[in-house]
Amino acid sequence: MINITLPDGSMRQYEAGVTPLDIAKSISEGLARNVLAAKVNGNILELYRPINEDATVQLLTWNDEDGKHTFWHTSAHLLASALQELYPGIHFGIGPAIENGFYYDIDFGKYEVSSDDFPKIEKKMMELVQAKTPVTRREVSKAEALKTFGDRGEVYKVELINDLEDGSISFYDSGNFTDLCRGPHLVDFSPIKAVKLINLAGAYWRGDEHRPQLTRVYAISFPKKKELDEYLVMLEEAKKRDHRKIGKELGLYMFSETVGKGLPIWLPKGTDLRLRLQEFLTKIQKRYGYQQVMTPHIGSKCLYETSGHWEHYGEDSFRPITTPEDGEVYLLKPMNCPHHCMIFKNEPHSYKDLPLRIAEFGTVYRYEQSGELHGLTRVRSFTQDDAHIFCRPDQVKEEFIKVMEIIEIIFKALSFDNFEAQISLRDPSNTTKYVGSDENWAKAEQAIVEACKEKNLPAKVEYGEAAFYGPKLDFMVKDALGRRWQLGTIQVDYNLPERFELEYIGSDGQKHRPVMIHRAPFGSMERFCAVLIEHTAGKFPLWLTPDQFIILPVSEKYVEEAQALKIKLEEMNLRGTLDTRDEKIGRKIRDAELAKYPFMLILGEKEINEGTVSVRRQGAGDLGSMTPEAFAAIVEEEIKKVM
RNA sequence: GCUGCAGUAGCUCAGCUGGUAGAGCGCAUCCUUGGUAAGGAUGAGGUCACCGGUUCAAAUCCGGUCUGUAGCUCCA
Repeated sequence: MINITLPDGSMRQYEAGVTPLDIAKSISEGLARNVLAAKVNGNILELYRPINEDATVQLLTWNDEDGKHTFWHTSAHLLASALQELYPGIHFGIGPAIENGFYYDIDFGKYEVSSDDFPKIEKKMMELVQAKTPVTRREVSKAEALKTFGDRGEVYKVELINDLEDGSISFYDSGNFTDLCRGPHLVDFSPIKAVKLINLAGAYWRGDEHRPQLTRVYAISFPKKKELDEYLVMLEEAKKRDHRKIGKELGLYMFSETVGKGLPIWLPKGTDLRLRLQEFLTKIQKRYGYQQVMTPHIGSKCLYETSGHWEHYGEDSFRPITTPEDGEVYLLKPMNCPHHCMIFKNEPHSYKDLPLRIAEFGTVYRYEQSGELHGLTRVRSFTQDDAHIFCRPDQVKEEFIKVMEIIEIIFKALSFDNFEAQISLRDPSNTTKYVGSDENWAKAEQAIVEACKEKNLPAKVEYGEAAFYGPKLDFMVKDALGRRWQLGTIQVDYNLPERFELEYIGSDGQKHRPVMIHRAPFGSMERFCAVLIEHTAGKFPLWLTPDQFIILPVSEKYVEEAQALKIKLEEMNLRGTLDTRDEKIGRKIRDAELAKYPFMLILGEKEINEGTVSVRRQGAGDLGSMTPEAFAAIVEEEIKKVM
């Protein structure tokens, strides 16, 4: 008998050779039906693999990331099997599971395949599912593996096998399809109840643009048809919320070929939104002791040689700017930190002055490959809500906590209720590639971990993910559709204080080196606005939205009164606009609904006589008539909830 | 940057195998003066991204450029 320990800590006894499927059956029928694979002593294995000694076993279902992964990996084999039947003679690259589904890289050779063929492929896949084709594993020698794939002209597989060690090679068979694969897999295809091919894309063999380009077939699969339908609805919804579409519709920003690619231009409404965000953060920062500065958009090349950015990024940056007469060399500012270091250096500092918190909405310019550009999220010119905190090593934790508080306030005001954090620490097994003393690293890493604990922030610790100059804490938010976005970041830096020889005088009268903390709660205004648009679908919170109301006079006769009302509301610190078009009220309402004005104020004869307005909420409908004061109170009330 | 796909009116798009352009929305003018998601009429608006080629003839076919877009190890 052997002892099997389950995730809840309970232990059960089984005959040696028991399989994970047996274990599932012994627990419950339902579990046996839903189990996909098992994690045995940390290794994910098939359900039919016998367990011969004491082990910790976790049964994996669709609800486990690893279970999903196995499900999709097997689905990739299913896709390949179907493709092989439909297009004999094609060659296979790799076919892994990914975050949302899976793909297979295929060399289709003479075949022309397009998305028109998707239904045919999906149908073939479901046929193989219905045949309950088993997926079986066998171990093979390297020579045998090379022969099998060599004979078939599978050049990509042969290349992969050549990189593998003899004795660790396994094949998986499913019907007529055999794949080189580490596994693990489902027992057979039958749990796969719904498949959907998503798109085709070119992908270089092994990501190398000098090697052949294969066709990557992206797909996703589910254990229930209903889940596929939900997923497809979510994709549709995501498309509708695309910030590039909504940004255009709401007139927030534009791009111009003539101005240059990746260079966003903020239109009046977008500028209004962005300035309001900036004002909001500025106010909080003031409360937290930040001082605002402004620095030029270019800086002497020497500045970036000192900072090390020239050496690191010079080749991948915009080319330097030179003066016509003296040949001086300047660079477009890729970061604000060097400028801020010079501000610190501008005068001597006592330990009593620290921390010094220097903030700037600093526009920076970075050369991104043209293929990397994407709406507002990946651009060549963007504005960071940047700040640098110069502090003593013993102040790091306190400063972290304060920055975390700022981030919390922001997320709350913008209804990002779902967020998590990642702590990036250095790789403990290789500390040589980092700058800064071991003592300072230990102090800062501990400070971050403790700060998260104190703030009750669920944070995932990743070793080896730190920058070479210091550990960091990144914030990820989940938007309304459950998509994850990385926004704010707090980073400790030992490098720049060293390079710029920053100093303060300690209580001992000696010179000491300050620690620098970089932080940007929004990340960049561009990226943040993009995420905000997708999160809210363009229906911004009331405190932020460019126009809180639109006044809709029932007929042109009441325009004058409408204008008076607008002024009155503006005097009450509300902002909005007025629709004076010669249109019927139904039409004005429809247009205002589509333009996402939070409140529509309808003004006709009745309201004018009563001294009221008829209030309509976007997406919710008529709220009835009330005085302008009562309306202002509603707005104020709603804003107060998040601020 | 590389590869695929795309670029037609301010916007969204139609235009089959070549015969020099169309719709809806928007805009302008006029009629209509209206109660909670589209009132009506008339009109203006296009070097079919740009450059070159094939052709009697190019939005349409070919080549190049520009811009947009999807993807470019998440490792058998």
